[in-house]
Amino acid sequence: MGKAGTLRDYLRHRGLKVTHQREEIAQTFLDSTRHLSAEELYRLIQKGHPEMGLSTIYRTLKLLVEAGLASQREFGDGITRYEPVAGGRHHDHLICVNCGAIIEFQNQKIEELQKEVAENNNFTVLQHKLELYGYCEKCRRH
Amino acid sequence: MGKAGTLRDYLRHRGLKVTHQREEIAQTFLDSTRHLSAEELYRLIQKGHPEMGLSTIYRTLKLLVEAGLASQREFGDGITRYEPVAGGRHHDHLICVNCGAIIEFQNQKIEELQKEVAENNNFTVLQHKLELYGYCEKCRRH
DNA sequence: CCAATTTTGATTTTGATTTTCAATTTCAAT
DNA sequence: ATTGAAATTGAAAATCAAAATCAAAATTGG
Repeated sequence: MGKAGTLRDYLRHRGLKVTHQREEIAQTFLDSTRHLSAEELYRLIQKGHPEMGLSTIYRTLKLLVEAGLASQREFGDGITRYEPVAGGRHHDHLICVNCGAIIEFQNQKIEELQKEVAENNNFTVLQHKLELYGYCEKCRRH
Repeated sequence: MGKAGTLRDYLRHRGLKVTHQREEIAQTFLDSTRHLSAEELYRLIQKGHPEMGLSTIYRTLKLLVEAGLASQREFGDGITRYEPVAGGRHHDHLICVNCGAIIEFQNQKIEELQKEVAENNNFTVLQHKLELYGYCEKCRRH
């Protein structure tokens, strides 16, 4: 509930309307496993709400990003994926170029060094993406 | 010459043909300033070669990536950009979400920590991307 | 409940990238 | 140099995710 509530807050704050669709999309998205494309979320939601339009998914995902509840990613296959911003818990990705596996990791020291770099450049960081591409444990056999 | 020569080597190695177009595209691309989109490179090349087709630009950029001479980037505006891989000199990016400015930086410590992370996950890194999004010096006035 | 405003969803459109295909070019073997 | 098989080119058409349209429906403050 906490999360869906946050979207509600954002909508009210901006004078936008709280609709069933937005609530349902936020709910499903925030409770989901990570890295969903608009299309994937659409299919997921259609199980319970066959009348839901794909446009609304796109629109609501954009709202979730604006509200800071989702982050948008492009992993290079031409499809934009979204991932819930889990209560500030940031993480980065190892991406297997062979099997497509996505492994998450977290490293505090790297985060700190990033802040340092930003400061040295008089840059205010809002968000960052760190992605390591290569072969995962299974695919290491060239 | 050195760089265009390398594409030639790659083509021969793969049994592909060395064409005027490929030579010209590689030349112009590798000598260019950074972060070119296919369209931008197209316009650039058309000045001297009005007959060059856009498809060929796309195809050759793909070859350059395969040959390890270009790296492909998506900064979130829906346009794929390519950048010459300058003799192994790696760098990352600060991207201003307001004015679109792209500032390059380099940090050896971060690189090392990335290697560490990869090792801990039994992951072989081929390539990585680190992008910090936010406000540049000029755009810091919210 | 009402009216003003926003949102929805079906559909169309956009725009970057890819594919198709006939004509041309490359290149290894003559 | 010439040949011919195989690859490449450019123009046009196809793709496909994402954005825009717009009439009908839903939301919300009064």
